[in-house]
Amino acid sequence: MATTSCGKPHDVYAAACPCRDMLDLLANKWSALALGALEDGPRRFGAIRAKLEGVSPKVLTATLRRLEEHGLVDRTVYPAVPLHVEYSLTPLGQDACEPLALLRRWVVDNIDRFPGPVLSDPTANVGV
Amino acid sequence: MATTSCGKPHDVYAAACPCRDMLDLLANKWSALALGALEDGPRRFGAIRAKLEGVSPKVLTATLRRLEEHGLVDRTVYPAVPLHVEYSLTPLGQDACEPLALLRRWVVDNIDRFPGPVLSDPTANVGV
DNA sequence: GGTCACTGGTACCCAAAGGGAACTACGATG
DNA sequence: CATCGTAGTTCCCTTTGGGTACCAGTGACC
Repeated sequence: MATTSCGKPHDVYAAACPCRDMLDLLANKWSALALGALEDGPRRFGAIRAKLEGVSPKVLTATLRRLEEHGLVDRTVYPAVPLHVEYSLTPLGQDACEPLALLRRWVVDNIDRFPGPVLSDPTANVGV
Repeated sequence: MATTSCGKPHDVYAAACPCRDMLDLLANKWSALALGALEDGPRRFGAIRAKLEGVSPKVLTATLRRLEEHGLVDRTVYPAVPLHVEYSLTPLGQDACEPLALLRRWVVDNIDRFPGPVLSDPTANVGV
């Protein structure tokens, strides 16, 4: 198992292992969110952008392109009237969603355990 | 569940939710690796540095400090002779390791399914 | 026919982070 | 006195992230 292209066991801790690049790709805020946004089926650029509150179009484009390059998402263009571009998960992308979904869930479930003052943005605050 | 400090359900997709910051912290290559390096018990700076091949001391310091600030790791200084600093996981950090370990494992287990040419660094290559 | 909006971006620019090499402080050791 | 090992820090440069503005193509609207 896992002793292919670099001739030795894959290891995310090895600098030269392609794993490192993959981890860098997946262990990324926008990637984790973007892949999650596609879990429920294909979505259009604008819809993803809306879901990922606060993402700039440039960053979203870059993120999606990177995911596409690495075979995690498919980009389908429907040359219809006001142009229609759909992003969807590849099978590989779907599989990658599992650990990422767990990570997102863990964050949501455990956020309250974190030392608060640093994290809680005073503007986005308590219903007091 | 999860409707505390910001008065509404936590959501990593919400720009203002503290979850976003936490995800940004955890969904990061060096954080994921550093936390993993501490899974088996406390380690010293030099040991972590050695495990995380290719990390520069500056980046490692920044990463560990950030994790410490957020209550994921503890930093203990033993003012012994050639100075001795140990990093260890807090209970929260230990819990955070689980989803991150799954992510690291997923990468290692699935790296071969990725479109290769893009990923395989020509320098770090096959035993040909 | 000119203008508007809607979609899915790109171009430009700046700030922040990443990353490498060198240097510091501390005392022990030779 | 010079050197070593530890745990960083400092400087500098390159890369990346991120925001704003703007563009193209088309149909609808006035």
